[in-house]
Amino acid sequence: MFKKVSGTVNFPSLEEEILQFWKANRIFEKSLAMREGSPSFVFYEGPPTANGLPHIGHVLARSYKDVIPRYKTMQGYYVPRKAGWDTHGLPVELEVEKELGLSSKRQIEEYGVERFNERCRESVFRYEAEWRRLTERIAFWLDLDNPYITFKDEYIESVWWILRQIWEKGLIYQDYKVVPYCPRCETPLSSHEVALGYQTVKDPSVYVRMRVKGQPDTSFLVWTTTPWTLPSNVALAVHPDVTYALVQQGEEKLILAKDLLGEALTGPFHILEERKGQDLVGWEYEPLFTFFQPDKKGWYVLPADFVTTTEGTGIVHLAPAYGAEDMEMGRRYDLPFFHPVDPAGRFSEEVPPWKGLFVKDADPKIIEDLRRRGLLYRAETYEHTYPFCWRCDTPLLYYAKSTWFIAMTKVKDRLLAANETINWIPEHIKEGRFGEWLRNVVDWALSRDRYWGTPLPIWICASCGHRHCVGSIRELKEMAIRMPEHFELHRPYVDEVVLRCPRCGGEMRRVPEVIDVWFDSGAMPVAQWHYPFENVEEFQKTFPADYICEGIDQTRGWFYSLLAISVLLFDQTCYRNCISLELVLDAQGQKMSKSKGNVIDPWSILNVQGADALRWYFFTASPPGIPKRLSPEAVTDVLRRFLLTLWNVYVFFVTYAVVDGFVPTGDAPPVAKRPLLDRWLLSRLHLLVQEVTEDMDRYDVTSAGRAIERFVDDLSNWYVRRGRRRYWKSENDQDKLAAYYTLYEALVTLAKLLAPFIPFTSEALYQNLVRSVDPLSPESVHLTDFPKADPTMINRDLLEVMESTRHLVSLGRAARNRAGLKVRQPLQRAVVLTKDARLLQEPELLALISDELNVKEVKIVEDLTPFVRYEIRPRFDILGPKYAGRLPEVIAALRATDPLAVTHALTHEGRVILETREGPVTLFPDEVEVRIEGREGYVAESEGGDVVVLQTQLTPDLIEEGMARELVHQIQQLRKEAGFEVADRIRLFYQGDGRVDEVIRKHFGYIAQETLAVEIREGVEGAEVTKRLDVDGYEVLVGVARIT
RNA sequence: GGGCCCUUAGCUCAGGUGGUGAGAGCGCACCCCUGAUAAGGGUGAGGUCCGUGGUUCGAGUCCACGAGGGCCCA
Repeated sequence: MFKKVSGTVNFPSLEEEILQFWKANRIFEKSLAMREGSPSFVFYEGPPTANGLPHIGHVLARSYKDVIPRYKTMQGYYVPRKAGWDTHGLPVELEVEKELGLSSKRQIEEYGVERFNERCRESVFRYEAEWRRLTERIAFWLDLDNPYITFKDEYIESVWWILRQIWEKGLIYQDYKVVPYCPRCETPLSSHEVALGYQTVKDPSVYVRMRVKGQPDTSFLVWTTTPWTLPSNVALAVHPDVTYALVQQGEEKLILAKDLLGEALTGPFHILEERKGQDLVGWEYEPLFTFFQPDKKGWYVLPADFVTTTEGTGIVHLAPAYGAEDMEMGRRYDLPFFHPVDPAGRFSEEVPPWKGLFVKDADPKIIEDLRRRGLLYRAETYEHTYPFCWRCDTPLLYYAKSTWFIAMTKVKDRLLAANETINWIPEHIKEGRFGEWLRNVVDWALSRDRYWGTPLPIWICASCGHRHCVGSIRELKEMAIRMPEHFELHRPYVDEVVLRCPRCGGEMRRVPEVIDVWFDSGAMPVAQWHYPFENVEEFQKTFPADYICEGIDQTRGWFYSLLAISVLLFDQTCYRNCISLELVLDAQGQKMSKSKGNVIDPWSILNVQGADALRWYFFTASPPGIPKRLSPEAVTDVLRRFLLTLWNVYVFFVTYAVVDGFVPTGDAPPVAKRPLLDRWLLSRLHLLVQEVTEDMDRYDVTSAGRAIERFVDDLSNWYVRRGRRRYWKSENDQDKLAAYYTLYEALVTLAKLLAPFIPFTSEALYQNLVRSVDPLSPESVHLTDFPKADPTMINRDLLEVMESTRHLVSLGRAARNRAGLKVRQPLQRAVVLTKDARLLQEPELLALISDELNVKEVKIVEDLTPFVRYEIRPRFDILGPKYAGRLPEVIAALRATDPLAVTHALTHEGRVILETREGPVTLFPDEVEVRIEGREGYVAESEGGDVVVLQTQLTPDLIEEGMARELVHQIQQLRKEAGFEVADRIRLFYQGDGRVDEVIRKHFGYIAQETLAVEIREGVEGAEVTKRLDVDGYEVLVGVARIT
């Protein structure tokens, strides 16, 4: 027997109970064990860093990460879900620095790298408990007890192995390169890290005079937004094909691109001369500063294609130490090189006036200096986007720096080929954002001049300079001359390992760098198994992944590092399907941020609306690639519209099943023998199962969810509404049994369909609907198989004809509304014209229409002429292709003809011939649409070939019937006001004017039946409650008394 | 400056391959129902489909240009 369920449900507390149930009965573990040996479906968890709190965006990602594995498990796959933690890198070091009050690398080294790294190791699991609490609360099933952890020696050893493979392919190299560099962290950043930190800022925008040598009144006008690079200027670049102008302005002459005269110059000027950039090449100019003595020729004009005339002056200043293009020009033309900035971003003693000053802070002083010396033409501020350190928010500098690289440009084609094999959701990511990124791939700046990270396993011989990349701990030990007592694969311990040079026998020492933390996470397909040192089979079985899912910000992060490493190692992708999620925004569409104060705490929703409501919102509000605007109201809306509707149907079913003692353990009536409404619902249900399966197989979670929403709406607002009386009638007949079984099957199937999406509510339904009556059934809905659609149950005819019926009902209601005739007032007749001839075959549908519209009879006719007038409209979709350019003419002819005649001809002859200037044209019935208006005494509504005409005339009998229904309605209200139970029998009293009395006497039986009155008496003596009622303008005093 | 995405009702979103009174839910107004009831249903009002050109007999849909927003890259 089912447990009675309350209509008022508190989802959060329901969810807490179910969490207890899952935990106590180890349901997650069982869901895995059950599928062991079945085909695998591989999911990779992108590792978060647990030194920060999880936010609402993580809830979105974790919901999406969860729904697919749950679905696949129910489809029969074995889906292990190993958790992972990203534990290295700058974010961690930064937290620790803050705690310890350190602010530079020097201070870290004074504090001690050993102690510092120990603190890092401790800090990375600071919020692990909070991550676990949230992960569990939102029902993200993940094996949190056996995670991969990137700081473990086993993990690092695998990473070393990977690096060794890449090294052997000759793809790791060291070079001076201008790299984005964080002066606070004192380390270069990789391009994908740079991509994480662009901000809009105001920088200086200065126009500087560089005086042409020997012509003190003539200057090149040069524009820059980084004045601090000017002391390092060694050359100028112009585009050889651009036209430059020499202009006179006051006493001086200026040279700049002709196209930029208007923007760059202030005040009046006139052009003296024009020439191509090519002609300026070789011109020399006076250095702005004289801080260093060049060893090579500098300060002259060079040609370069990268010069543009979109902003500035068309003349670019070159400082090889501070720009990638500058560096390349410096190499090509052998320019002097001047790099007077220290690792912390401060001017060195080579620039005495600003020594020790952070370069950006020196900008105003440099501008002032130029102004004083008359070299400044203009200085303003300029708003643009500029990269900042993604963790510490310091503006990055572009620096020439010795760095280790992986030559990604050499495998670009392989990256692109691998990308072709990935199914991206949304699809445009493949060729769009990700494809663009890969097409513009640059070499991976791998090394970091930091402490807490995977050490770069490269040792260099002090004697012969030989370099060796170590690929395992064993190899390290074999080659070691000296090992520290305590040993692990971190600094400072590895730094103390000295190796014997295999070439000359000399001593090899490790390079000081650690590697980019993104390499760690990208290595997880291999390193999570400590492959190839262990678990060879596990690795092979779980490579590549079938499914990964993260935020779109990981396009250049984890999505890239995963693909990069797997292409470098195996020349293929390591993930086949990838859902890339857009951001969660606030209700106004603004990005959530602490500074704006618009951050939504996940718990504020989980504790009020619950996890299922939030999950459902995330799945259905918009597709994964479209940003989600989140607000508590929006989640409440989902709760009411979907979850509560579902819950109400469930409560309805259980309530009556308990009253009737229904248990679904006997023989269900054969579907073919069930009433039409049941067969319709089952068709609808199996079609739904089919749709949801197809959608989920395509990873289209949103469409699947929306399809279920539509079904639940139909279930509640059509099937249950239409079928209510079948459950509460007193006979226990076949019809009632069919009703119970059908609704039961629908609810149980829904519980399973919904299990991946809303694991809690579906579990609650399942436990009561299935487990309570069948002890042999699986212990949890999550241990069941996903429903399979039975195509033989899908009767498309029936689905369509029900649609027609509902459409006719809707038209009839619209007609009633327009005529001002409430549904309680019975009408004699509805006349229906429909193209759907199948309707005639189904008396149950006609009965349904008459019931919904409260009419005595529904008459289906082929000719509406007695009831309506016509208007003819052309069907452009059919006539368009047929007549093309002649269409306007045909339409004119149609409009010029009498509609009734056209209708008549179409109905009786099957066509109508119209006269046009170019001769006769024949139209057929399906080429026009007939619009309709009711004649006197009728009201009509029509749409798409369906017409419903209501006869509006009321007879005295109809009016009395209407009054009887009105009376019943009001008596029911009175029963409720009197506090009676729905099943209480009553004695009914009345006393009124003759009109109502008459109605009561006439409709005695009907009124008694509807109000559960066993007796109706004139006079109110003995009534518990009385009330004066107004029934369509007639007064009556009514009383009720409960019979005990 | 470039790339990708977005712009449809007050709000959140649907609108394969172009077909002519543009849809849903929420909100609003009016009405209905009342044995799922601190629920439910119906009807209606509400839209320059971001703009401008173009292709076409016909454009929310295709093309071009432009505007605004978001993300990303220079």
